[in-house]
Amino acid sequence: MLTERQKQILKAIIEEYIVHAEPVGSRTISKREDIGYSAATIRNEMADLEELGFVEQPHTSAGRIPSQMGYRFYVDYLMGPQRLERADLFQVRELFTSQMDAVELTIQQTVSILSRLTNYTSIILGPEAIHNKLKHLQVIPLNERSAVAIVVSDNGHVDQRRFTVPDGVSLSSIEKLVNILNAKLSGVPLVRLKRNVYQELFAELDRHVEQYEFLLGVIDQMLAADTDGRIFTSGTTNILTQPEFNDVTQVKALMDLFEQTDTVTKLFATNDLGVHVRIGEENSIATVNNCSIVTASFSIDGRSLGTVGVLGPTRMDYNKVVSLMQVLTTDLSEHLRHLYK
Amino acid sequence: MLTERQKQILKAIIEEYIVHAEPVGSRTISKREDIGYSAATIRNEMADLEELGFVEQPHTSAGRIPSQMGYRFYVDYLMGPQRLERADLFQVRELFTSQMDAVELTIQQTVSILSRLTNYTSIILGPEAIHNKLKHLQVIPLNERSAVAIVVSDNGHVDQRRFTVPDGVSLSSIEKLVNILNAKLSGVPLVRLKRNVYQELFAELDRHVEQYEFLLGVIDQMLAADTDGRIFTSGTTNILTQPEFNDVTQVKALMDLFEQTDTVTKLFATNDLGVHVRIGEENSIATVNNCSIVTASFSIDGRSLGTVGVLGPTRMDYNKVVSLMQVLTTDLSEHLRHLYK
DNA sequence: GTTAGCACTCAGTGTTCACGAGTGCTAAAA
DNA sequence: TTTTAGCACTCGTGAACACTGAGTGCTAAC
Repeated sequence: MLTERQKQILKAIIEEYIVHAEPVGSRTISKREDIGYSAATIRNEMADLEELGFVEQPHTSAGRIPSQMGYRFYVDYLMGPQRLERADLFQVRELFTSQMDAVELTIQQTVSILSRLTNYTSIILGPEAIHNKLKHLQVIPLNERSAVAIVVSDNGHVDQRRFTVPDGVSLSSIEKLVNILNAKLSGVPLVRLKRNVYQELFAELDRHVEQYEFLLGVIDQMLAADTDGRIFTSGTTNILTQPEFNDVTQVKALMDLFEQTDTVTKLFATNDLGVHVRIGEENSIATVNNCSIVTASFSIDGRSLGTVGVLGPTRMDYNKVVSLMQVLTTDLSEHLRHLYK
Repeated sequence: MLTERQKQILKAIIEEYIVHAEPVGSRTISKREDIGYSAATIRNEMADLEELGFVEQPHTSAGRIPSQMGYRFYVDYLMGPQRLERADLFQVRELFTSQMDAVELTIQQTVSILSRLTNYTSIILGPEAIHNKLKHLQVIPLNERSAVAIVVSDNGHVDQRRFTVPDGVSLSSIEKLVNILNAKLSGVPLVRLKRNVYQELFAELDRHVEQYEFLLGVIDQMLAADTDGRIFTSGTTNILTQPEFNDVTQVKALMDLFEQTDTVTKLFATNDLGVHVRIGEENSIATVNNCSIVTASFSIDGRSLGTVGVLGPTRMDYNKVVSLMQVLTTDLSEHLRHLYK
């Protein structure tokens, strides 16, 4: 186990490195107000910390930089009491006291304020529309051959999809079908829509099977497209200001990663409540092995609705990010609870 | 005026530079099959071309690179007969023969194939939903306090917006209002919606002014948000592969530019039919002074619907891009004509 | 009018060198 | 026994310098 002094020094090294992004020397540490030891003493302790694997030396005669293990220890045990700057907290509170009707808008604003306050790239997954309940289903004909299907869910989310009416199916019969479905399926969770459509239709309309198959396909595609479009990002270019991303090829890899929705989902998804920090190689994807990802899910009544995430260099201001995320997910959950009513 | 040989040499210089991105020397040119002169001759002609301003020398003992004026001359007079690679043409044709119902999907696929085939960043503005006509207006109540307004236009585009019902306004009265509007305003272009709402309401419902003001606000916001969301991009990171963008700060400036919708609109908007090329400083915005932008609008019956654009380095494969754009806008216009019917 | 030859220029590369930040170790001080 | 001062050593950084080679401009010959 580390001695108190070692912890103190490790904490100082990490905090210096987070700010300046350069190897930290013994003199720098000894000059800090909270450290009362000479450079030589620090050097001895640093050598020990290196042997234990908490810090690394890029080359002989350079200062130390925290290792992945060092960051992990810092996040788990050393990080001070998490407190937000008054100004930051004010901005968050202001955001959520303002009137935001639409769920999408709320999310977009949240992710935007998160990236602005952290200067890292931020992302929100969800909330998953699939948990919503059907409020209204409607088909609006555009001409003889095509129409638009619209699904409104109880939280006000609207999905829509244009489709071409297949030969042999009249628009009026589709409308009749939709009316029946509306009457029967209002309040059904979207995820169960498919199964319930089956049940209702077999009971009531078994002679129109071909039409129902077709409409089902349209609805399916609509809901499938919806899970894709549920990623909100902001400040993607913020990582470019970090000195560790001077290399254009690395930047490109990262940017491209953000365009692959499935990878992003895999990278950020969590279901646990509370804030999670994944440092460097703890991330499964090689492109972000020199990045850290902080995630936290937001929820209503203990049920996770989606995930808020921040991506930055391993040298991330963990304290700030973690405390910001705590406040933000709490407030966001609360705000959404009002919207969902 | 340039002699035939000078034109031939200028063309060769530009085509070499487009491929290799490095100053072109006299020897390189003289070794080309289509040039039958020695390096010394080329050198003399190059000196003349430089004096005339068509090429530049980064430093005394380097080869020549085309100047902005050189590119302009190339685009206007030298670029050979535009012909697409068979494989590229095939991909475009295949895209448009496939069934694509939704306008949005068509546009997204088009912009995506454009960036894939050119390896530059591509963008599509429009089509402007504001020209569409109202097909159906609907308000779906979610609970006592909030509802979703949905506007469906004749091309199948759906706008939607959630709103909170103000105190003193009952949902049922809103519904009544919407029914009247639907009956009266179907087929009215969205851009005229506001004015016509006034007329209809004053004629029929002048006692419910406060409700109408409110709903009008919702519709207005909806249509306003719509003009923002009409930018489709693809391959934003493609510029990162170009050697002239090794500088991270430049990349960031460009990326950030793409997130400002109004700037992007200003940069790419054209109403003229036909392909336009803006080279380097011909672009109004300083960030893209070392880029070229090729735009072309797509249209139905001579009326411009929107703009397709490609952004790349001034050293762009103009021939390929221009010919691709010609084919693409023609096919896109045709396809949209079918969709709008 | 065209080309071969030659002197000249200059970015890029590699080498050397001095500098300084930082270390590890030893011995003295507390 | 713990802490600190001192000193030799390491190694990255940046400046100075020479060398190389691609490319030019000019002149004279074809």
